[in-house]
Amino acid sequence: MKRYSLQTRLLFAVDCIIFGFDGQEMKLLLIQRGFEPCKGKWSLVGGFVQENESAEDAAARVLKNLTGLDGIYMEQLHTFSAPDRDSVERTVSVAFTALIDIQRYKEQLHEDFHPVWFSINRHPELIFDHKKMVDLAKEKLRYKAALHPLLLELLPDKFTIPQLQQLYESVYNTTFDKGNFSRKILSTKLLVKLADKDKLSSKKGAFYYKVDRKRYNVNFYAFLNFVPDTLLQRSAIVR
Amino acid sequence: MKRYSLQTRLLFAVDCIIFGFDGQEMKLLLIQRGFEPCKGKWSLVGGFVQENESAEDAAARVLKNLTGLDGIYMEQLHTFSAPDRDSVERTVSVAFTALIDIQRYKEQLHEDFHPVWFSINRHPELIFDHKKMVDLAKEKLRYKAALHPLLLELLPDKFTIPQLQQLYESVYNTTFDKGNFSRKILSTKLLVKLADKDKLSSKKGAFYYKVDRKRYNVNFYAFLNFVPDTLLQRSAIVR
DNA sequence: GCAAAAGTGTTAAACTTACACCCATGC
DNA sequence: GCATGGGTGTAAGTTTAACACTTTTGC
Repeated sequence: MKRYSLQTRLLFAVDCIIFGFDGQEMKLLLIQRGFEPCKGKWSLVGGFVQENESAEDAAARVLKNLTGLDGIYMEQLHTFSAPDRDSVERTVSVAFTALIDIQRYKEQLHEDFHPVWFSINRHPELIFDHKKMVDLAKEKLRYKAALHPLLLELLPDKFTIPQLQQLYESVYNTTFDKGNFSRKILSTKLLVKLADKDKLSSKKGAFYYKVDRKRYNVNFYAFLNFVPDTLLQRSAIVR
Repeated sequence: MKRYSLQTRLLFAVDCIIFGFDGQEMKLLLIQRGFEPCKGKWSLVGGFVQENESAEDAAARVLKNLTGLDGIYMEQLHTFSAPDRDSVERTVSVAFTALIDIQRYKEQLHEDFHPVWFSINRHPELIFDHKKMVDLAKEKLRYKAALHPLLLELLPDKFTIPQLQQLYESVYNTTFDKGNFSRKILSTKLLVKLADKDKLSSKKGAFYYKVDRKRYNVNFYAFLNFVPDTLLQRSAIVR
């Protein structure tokens, strides 16, 4: 039972699995550690939780430092607590998944940060249990994106349906019928058609769309309405 | 960035949201704290993580102590780390959801444990942020049970389709058409029909079924095949 | 004009839903 | 024999999936 005085106290950290999409494929943001141990090895972006912040606060702070961006999509993934996961000292780490619009991302100057985008399928070896974290994040992304529109977080403010399709195809490593894909996405009513077209990737050009943020927030959990939404309150389900 | 020596070290605990089903409605197992602070107040079952165990180990140990049972369905729910969540000393807690067959459960003797099953909808006030944990666990259970057959974990080895339907109806606080419910469950091929009937709740009697454990493990994530299962590898997705 | 990508139309198949109906049995 | 819950049948409505077809425009 709980007896406070006798208990061990541990280090408590956060690590962020940061996904981006460059228009072609999914990317993962990694840094080269600037200090020992494992200096020079590749690692997730992370840091220790400070005295007056929660793990969520710490992860947001780390992301803000790295990207200069606020309001990034972020959710708790899993907590890793194997006694030997950190070779220096026992450390528990809460892993977070973050989705960012790669075009809005600007690398901030920081002596310790040397972040690089890697393809999600070909990245260097990672320290500690960071590969486990990345693998789990990839699984959860695929799972969740099949049910909810969170991949929209990865696109710029203006995007086309074919670009969105390219993103889905990259996440699921498959192809979709463009007609059916477009109708399915549009049927969610989450997108607003804009007046102008992207003419870079075709002669005809594809209309730009933007996310209807209001509907997005309200309908996030109803997206592919797998269950009559009278049953699952759409407001607040599983972070 | 990470500099180990300067960091605060924190207490690290687990708390278990233990769900059971008594044939009528969903229950939640709570204990009355046997020590200060908040002695006598109701609380989730929990404990501190020891030096040589992970949070998962700790949660399994706590459950084993309480119920005498091994191999209980358990999954990480969320980590709670608000700086002021524990009034005594800053403590980070990993919450776990556990599903147990209430009939297999036997209260173990333990000076500190006074566990009681409460209706999931009418339970006493809880200490710290335990209500938040319970609410989140309920949401996630409803979410996940709509997609995967995990409610089977709550039933005894032998059960009838109407009993399973009662369980689903209790979780979603609704009613289902019995014909459609039975066909949908059976279409998963996760159940094996037994030779004998339960005659307690009807004159005709309802056939007993048991879980086909092999199919259950293989098809857990494919259950209500919301996405063509060629897309979501069914083997390992989201704990 | 033609190639290439965007987008629409169409249809068969599959699945869902509601509800009527039959079944087995204890009283 | 009839009330009760278990279980099957069935048809209308909806959704999905495959793919043919039309549109637009740069070259």
